[in-house]
Amino acid sequence: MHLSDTVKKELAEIGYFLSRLGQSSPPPCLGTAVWKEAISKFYPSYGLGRTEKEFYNSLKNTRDRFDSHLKNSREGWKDENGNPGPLSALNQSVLSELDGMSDSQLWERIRPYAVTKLDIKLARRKTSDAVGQGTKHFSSEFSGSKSVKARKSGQAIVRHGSVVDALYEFVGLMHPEGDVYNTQKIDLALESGGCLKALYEVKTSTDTQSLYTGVGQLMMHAAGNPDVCKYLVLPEMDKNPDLENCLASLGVGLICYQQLEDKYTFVTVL
DNA sequence: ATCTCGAGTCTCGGGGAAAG
DNA sequence: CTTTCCCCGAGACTCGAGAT
Repeated sequence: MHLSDTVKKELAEIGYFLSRLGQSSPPPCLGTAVWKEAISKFYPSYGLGRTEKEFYNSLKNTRDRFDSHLKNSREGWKDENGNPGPLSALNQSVLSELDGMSDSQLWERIRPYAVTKLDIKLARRKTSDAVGQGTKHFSSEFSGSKSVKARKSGQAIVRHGSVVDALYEFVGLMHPEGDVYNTQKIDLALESGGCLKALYEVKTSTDTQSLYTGVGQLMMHAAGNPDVCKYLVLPEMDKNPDLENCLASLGVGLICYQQLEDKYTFVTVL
């Protein structure tokens, strides 16, 4: 499991955030009183092939390493003299960088990393419903070996959480009769009358790797249920007829988003 | 009585430095 | 160059408390 430096740093920042704003219960801004669920809000963006459990253990550990350096209800790691345990260079730099921030500044920074709309209980229920309807691989892991390619682009996934949350609102408005939800593995799903209608996969980059994996995820998650619409959600880009034709012949729709300040607008292209 | 959650500790493997 | 050593991080494990 090799993570890129940016991803490592963002995960360290999340750990710091959880340690600092999470007292006896998780940071209130995440909208849950349970740690498991709080941590899972970061899973859609940062899971990167790990299982939920692996991700949970790892992120919780990251949080715990900061505990002895911050004031909260947990003890944290201490050395034999009871002093705060040493931090890795990365964690130390995150600590000094974020320590000066106010709580709200800190949340502003972390906000785009999280899919706050993800409700883990609902997600589990919906997942088993979808599997019951024949979408057999709705929640599958597909992870044979545990190697995750490091990303070269610095801002590959930073905004993923924000985009997914905004898309949630958008799809909800477009389909007021429908029921919109996230799952751990699928960025967004729409159902209507108890039937799964559409899947949405959000990518924050338009490089070929993102396109391949996005289409692959849509195909595999929808397998066994041909009536489900599939949408790839990409940042705004130049008109690309080749890509559009290709997606059209695969039966994959395309939605582009544009960011204005902290708002996102979505345009259905295909 | 059982399940769930959280705190804290332990282990293993990778990577790089140091020694041969 | 090759082998050994050591550090560190990812993640699993244990235990206890509280909820159901």
